[in-house]
Amino acid sequence: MAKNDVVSYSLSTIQRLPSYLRALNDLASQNEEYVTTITLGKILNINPMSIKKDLAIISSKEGLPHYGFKISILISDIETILGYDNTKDAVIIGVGHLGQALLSYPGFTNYGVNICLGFDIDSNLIGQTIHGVTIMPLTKLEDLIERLHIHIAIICVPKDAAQEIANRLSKTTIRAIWNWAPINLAVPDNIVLKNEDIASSLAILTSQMEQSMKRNK
Amino acid sequence: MAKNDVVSYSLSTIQRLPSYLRALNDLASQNEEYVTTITLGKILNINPMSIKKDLAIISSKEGLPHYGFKISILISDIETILGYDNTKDAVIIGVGHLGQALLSYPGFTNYGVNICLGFDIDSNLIGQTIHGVTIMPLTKLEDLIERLHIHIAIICVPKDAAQEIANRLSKTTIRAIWNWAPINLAVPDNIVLKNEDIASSLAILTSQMEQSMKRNK
DNA sequence: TAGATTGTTAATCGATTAACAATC
DNA sequence: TAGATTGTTAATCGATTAACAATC
Repeated sequence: MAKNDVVSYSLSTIQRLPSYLRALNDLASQNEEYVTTITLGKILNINPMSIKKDLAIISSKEGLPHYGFKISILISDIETILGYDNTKDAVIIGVGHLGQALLSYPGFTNYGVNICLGFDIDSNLIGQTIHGVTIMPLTKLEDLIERLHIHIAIICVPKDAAQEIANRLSKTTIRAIWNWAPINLAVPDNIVLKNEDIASSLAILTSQMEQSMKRNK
Repeated sequence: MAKNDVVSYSLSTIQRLPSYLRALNDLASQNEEYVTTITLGKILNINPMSIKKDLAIISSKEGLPHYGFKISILISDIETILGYDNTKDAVIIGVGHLGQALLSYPGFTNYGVNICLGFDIDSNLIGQTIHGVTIMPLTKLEDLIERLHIHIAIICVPKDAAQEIANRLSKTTIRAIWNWAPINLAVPDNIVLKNEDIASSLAILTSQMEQSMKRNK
């Protein structure tokens, strides 16, 4: 696919890109130069056909029959799509265990997001710098978001505080909310909401486990 | 659908059940008795048609035209499916910020999972009890899992330690691994692996945000 | 009763998988 | 060269959405 074409990729494809990127970086660090869809499929436990389809869409250069795709090119293509070269600022609200775990996550920036400020009500946290991010008092939430023109917010506050925070965020420049609190938030239509639903993942895991144990019995 | 029928539900349906459960519990606490698929759809931002389909499959009692479904019945049906009455034990490996965040998650048990032990290498943590869960030294991993016959493991160790832990788990009674480390684990076929891929969620969020901002411009 | 919502069947949509000629 | 893997088109599969008669 020609570079600079304006395309939008399907969500299923986008969802897979980060894991491709990880596998490709691993391979690159082992000094591999080319990779086939079959090899990637084995590493990632994905049907190679899907990978073929994805790479056909995202790769700026065709693969070579018999050899596969050039790893360095794929890496730079994926980084471009994920916004590596167009990092977006974000804030995180609630810097308890979960918030701090996210702050320590390696490579948000590799995926196009830079957490530039944290907010909390805990006076022990306010003013501290955690993993390079300064924690501000929650009272300054709207003011700072507006002044810095932030579009992305990550909610890591306790469940009972989450809706209130979402309401406040809705009145600012925030356009996307990543919600880690176990609650169904209500937000206006112009805001994109992604719930990180722990319970949902868990339900899938246990149900798949039961299926698998039935099969192997 | 008649109770006691042995059915397996699609993963898409199972994925939605926890959010239904949350919404239903909220409604119940507001003393609502019945709910329609349309109302649920509004709360959850899901097309009511999907909910109709899901409820048709999971509800033990038909809905009433004009009134909807009895909330108390739906709650108990979902809890049954998610294993509320058949709780499975799990262990968590790595009790740093992320591990502690998960331990503080309200209502694992509501979704059929009981974290009964934690493991870590940090001697400051070992012996402690966090949110009711005792932290054991990593050296006892295999021994305790085997003796307690645990099937589910949650990996919250740093990325460089994760594969090694997965290897050790693979030789025990563990049958399902929920991996929170940002790495593509390799596990044997008989183990169900669910990666909680933070980068993947993030990629979806930012891409949806950009789509939405393009539309509303 | 009238109207809203159900259950259910059919239509649509999109994603995954299969097939195969082209080619390094 | 022969064989493996690509690009691409077609087939399959499953999930979502639409339609509508039945009914509280």
